Amino acid sequence: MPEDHNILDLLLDDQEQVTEKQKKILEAAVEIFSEKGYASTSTNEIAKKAGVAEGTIFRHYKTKKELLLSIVAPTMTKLIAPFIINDISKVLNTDYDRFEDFLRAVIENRRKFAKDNMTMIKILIQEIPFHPELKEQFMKNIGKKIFDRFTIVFEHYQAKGQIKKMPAESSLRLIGSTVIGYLMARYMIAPDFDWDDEQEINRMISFIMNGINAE
Amino acid sequence: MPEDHNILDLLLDDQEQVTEKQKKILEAAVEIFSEKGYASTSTNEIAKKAGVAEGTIFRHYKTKKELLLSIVAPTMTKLIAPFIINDISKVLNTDYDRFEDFLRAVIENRRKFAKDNMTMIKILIQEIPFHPELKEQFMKNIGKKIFDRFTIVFEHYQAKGQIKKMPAESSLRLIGSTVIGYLMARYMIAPDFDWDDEQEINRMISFIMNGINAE
Amino acid sequence: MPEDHNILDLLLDDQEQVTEKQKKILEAAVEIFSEKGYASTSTNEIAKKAGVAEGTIFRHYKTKKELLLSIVAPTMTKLIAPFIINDISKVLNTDYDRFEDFLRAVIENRRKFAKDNMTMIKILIQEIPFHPELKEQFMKNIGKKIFDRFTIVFEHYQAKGQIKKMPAESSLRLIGSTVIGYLMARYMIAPDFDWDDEQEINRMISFIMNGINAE
Amino acid sequence: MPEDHNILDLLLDDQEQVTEKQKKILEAAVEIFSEKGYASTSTNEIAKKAGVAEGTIFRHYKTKKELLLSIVAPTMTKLIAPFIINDISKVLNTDYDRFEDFLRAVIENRRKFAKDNMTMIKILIQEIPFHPELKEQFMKNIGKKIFDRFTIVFEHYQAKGQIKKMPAESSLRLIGSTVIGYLMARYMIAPDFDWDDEQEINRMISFIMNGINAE
DNA sequence: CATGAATGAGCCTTCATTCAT
DNA sequence: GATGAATGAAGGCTCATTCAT
Repeated sequence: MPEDHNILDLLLDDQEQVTEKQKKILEAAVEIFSEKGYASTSTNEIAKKAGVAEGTIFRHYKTKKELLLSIVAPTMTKLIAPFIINDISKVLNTDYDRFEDFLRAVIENRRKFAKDNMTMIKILIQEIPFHPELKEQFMKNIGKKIFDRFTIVFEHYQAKGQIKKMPAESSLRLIGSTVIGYLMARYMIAPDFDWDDEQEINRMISFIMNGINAE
Repeated sequence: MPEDHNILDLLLDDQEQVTEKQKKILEAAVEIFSEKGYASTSTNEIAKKAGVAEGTIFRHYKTKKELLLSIVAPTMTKLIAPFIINDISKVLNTDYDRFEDFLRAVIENRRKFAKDNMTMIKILIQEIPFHPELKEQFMKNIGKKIFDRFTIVFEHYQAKGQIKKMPAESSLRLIGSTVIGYLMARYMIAPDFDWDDEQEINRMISFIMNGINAE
Repeated sequence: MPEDHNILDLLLDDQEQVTEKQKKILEAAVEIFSEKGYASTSTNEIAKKAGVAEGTIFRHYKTKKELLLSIVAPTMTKLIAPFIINDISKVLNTDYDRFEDFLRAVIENRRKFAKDNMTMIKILIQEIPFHPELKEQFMKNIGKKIFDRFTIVFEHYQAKGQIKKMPAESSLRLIGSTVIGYLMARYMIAPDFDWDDEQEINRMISFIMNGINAE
Repeated sequence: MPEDHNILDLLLDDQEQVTEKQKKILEAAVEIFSEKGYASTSTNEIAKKAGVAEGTIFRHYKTKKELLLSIVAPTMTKLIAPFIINDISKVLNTDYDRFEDFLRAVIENRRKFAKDNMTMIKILIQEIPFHPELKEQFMKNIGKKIFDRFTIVFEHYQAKGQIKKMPAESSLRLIGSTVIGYLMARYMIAPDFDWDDEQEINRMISFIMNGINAE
């Protein structure tokens, strides 16, 4: 499973030509969007923080919205990156004997991602409801893909007798809620609280494992 | 535990004098705010949808923001209403022998609330991050109150030997995530999906009860 | 020569029916107009200060401008009241042997008027340039009348050999400037300065008398 | 004593960068402010008269008020420019043997200034009462400075035995009123009247000289 | 006669976007 | 490629005036 740190860096590698200025623009945009929201951020403000002329923004991004999308779309992709490894069942056979091990690996992996990219995830969460294209892309690409992969994994471990029968929708939702709830509390709502991550994650995994194996 | 339906109605009862026009303004604002977000909604648009002159909005609410707050503040209050019954331990002794029964009652109660007030809850969630006063009020009034009540309840049932020891923070987060995750999936993300609520709730309660009683 | 104190009172006597409310409105309007200027004063503000409903203002005065005129027009009239006594030459023969006595009487009379009505005079001065009707009325009624009367008076004392020959325009302007300059300094620009009125007036009269009698 | 013609030109020279558009805006603003008053002038109107977009005004002046101040503040400075020559007593010794000569020079100088800048002076006079910062700046900078210089001058000629003893406040007020009265009549109240400036100024100087030397 | 809710035109200001330099 | 002056539509808000009660 690949290590990905701050998306902004990856994001800049993806595109062929990235001026120093363009990088400054993206950094400024990410920071202000996350702080005040897309609609309440002016391009003038971004330009100032980035140290470029307002016109320069529009040389790189046709519209303000395109700037937003250039941030949000890659974030969405990276968000599910670990779930779209092609031959996931092989991974499972090879690396993780038990569902619990798999779960722990995924949680740790996404925790790192969340930690490194919280500002961009915030923007993603805030803006999805207001941009139908984003919503649709999210539902179709992200939601569906995760669901499909998860189903394979889930059935894999059910076949192994490690998990009781339950519809994938429900189990995914229950597990997803628990993990996402933790990550949001940890990195969005109360990042300054004194967290004992190891213990919390153990507790969470135990909660999930027992929860889905209720008799 | 009180029945509360659509807040908008209660909201209108709270204030002594509520013109027909004012009601129209509130309804229109709630709908458009929830659809496009506060910052992207123009007062002109609200006025048109409400069928009043733009000036009329400002006769009732000094600023656009005051209009937002007049919607969001009561929503916050009603959101936690069931948790601020004064003598909650009595309620527990009298009404709910088992933690599971209590949990089921709370879930059902908040599910009704969520169902009736999803538009306003959406606005609340969207706007809290961008309005420090709201954030603070939420943290202090809502967060703290719920946590305190929950701790009493939790220790009540722990004393009865029904629940294993676990810090209230963690258990509240785990239970909260699960329930909120369900309500958001149910009424925000996929309200049109064909839900079997009874089964999902049973599954969720079983998930939680087993989860927190892991040995 | 008649004694007239605060115009507002006279103003109210002139009109047949003056409600208590109407008086309140006028008082409020005078105060705020003088403080912030006509254009920057809102009828809402006047209504609040007067303790009446905004509609009440428009019951008594068709428009905001009519309210202004109802204040300014009488002020203009009273301002020149002492100069339109019909048989002024009789007055002169009877009451004032010397031009200096006449001058002193006029100064003292207008000083009292200025003292009692400075707020309204301020409004008059401020608004005249922006309302052609006022300007015209001022020029025609006030300016002309004063000039005519002054000419009679001036020639009266010239005939008596008390004053040297000089065009009435010039002498009126020189005397008028001196007196008005004093009254404005005294009651508008530096009313809080510690004035010795008697001495200043003596000095001014001496200045004028010597000035116009230059050889 | 320096020659200064229309302030607007000087005003534009003062600032390094003055777009053609900015000049148009200033010209338009000066004209309309003077005609209708600051409060009754809309930025839209200024923009139209200047032939620019309304937004352009706010690119150069953050607010409408800043536009006003950018006109009024320099006017105030230029208004007293001739009085703040550093070594004024030298000027007196060198250039003007008699007070009368000095007086005549000042009058002529300020007459030219008034003639060239009457619109801006009008605005200054109209707006000072309603903007406390202006009032204060006027009192402190302008009023005080003129008074101080005048006192020096006055005492200079008193020492020479050309003028009788009189408090500087009074004499300045008497002389100032006379001169200002003339300039206002000449250029504000009745500019279209057929003035014989030479004669009027002679008359005025004779009026003042005799007035202050009353025995 | 008095009220004050309602109006809608108009105000100052902001903002994404364009384009000549 | 980068700039920033210029644009003009749109935004939030104010205000004189009307009118049903």
